[in-house]
Amino acid sequence: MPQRRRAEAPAPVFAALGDENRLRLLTRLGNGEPMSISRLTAGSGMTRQGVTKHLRVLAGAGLVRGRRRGKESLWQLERQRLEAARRSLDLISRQWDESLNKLKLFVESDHSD
Amino acid sequence: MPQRRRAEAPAPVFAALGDENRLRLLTRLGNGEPMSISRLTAGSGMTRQGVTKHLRVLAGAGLVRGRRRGKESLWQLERQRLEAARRSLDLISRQWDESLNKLKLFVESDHSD
DNA sequence: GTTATAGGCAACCAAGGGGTTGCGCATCGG
DNA sequence: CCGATGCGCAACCCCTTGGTTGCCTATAAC
Repeated sequence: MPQRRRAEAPAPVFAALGDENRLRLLTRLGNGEPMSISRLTAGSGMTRQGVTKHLRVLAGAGLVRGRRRGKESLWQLERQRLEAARRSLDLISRQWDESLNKLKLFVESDHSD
Repeated sequence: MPQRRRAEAPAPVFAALGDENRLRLLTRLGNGEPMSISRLTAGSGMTRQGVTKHLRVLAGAGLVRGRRRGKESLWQLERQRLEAARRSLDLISRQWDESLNKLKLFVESDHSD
């Protein structure tokens, strides 16, 4: 069950992205088709339980969602959270760019005064 | 793609971003002005050593760079790595969008046929 | 039915991470 | 010179995490 959490904090999302295996899972899910756990496990180099754990972490960060269909559980990407993370990065780097520009302008125009 | 040591791997960068305190440090450094450790420590709610550790983690991910000036060490943001992280996220979400679009087109065009 | 497949739960383990304290060293300011 | 300030290093602590194995349940297939 996707519990609703304070979704705005970007740090947990980044933390969830901060693992090679989880990134691989995301890219494998990136083709849009929901995949079962055992299918994700195949060729992943880890145990089914390992994959399950990683999927839960990703789900906890809201990056992924799983549902049960029959005897298998299908997982797919969750769009919004990924874009939210992107916006967070944009925020930082844009803020930083603006400050740099201000600083540059200041230096160039006011330095001789 | 030639896997260049650890520099290009996005996971460590995300891992470095996956901590509230580190994100705060980044945003505080985001005004462009290099800051000393003790200045960063003030109002951060943690010890100087805590700040130092976090700065080292950020530096390890290439997000930040520090140099020594006199008795203090000044730290500032590192632009490129931040944008590299942004590009990584773009990559995932774009790949995903494309797949979704393909799927959508397929569904919409072939559904009635 | 029986068997095979897909997962969940719990325990366990080694390793790393966040955070602290104590101490020592350089540098700045009087 | 002496004291205060700014840091680094190392040790330590506790909690989380990545990953495993073992066992049990539920669904599917025959």
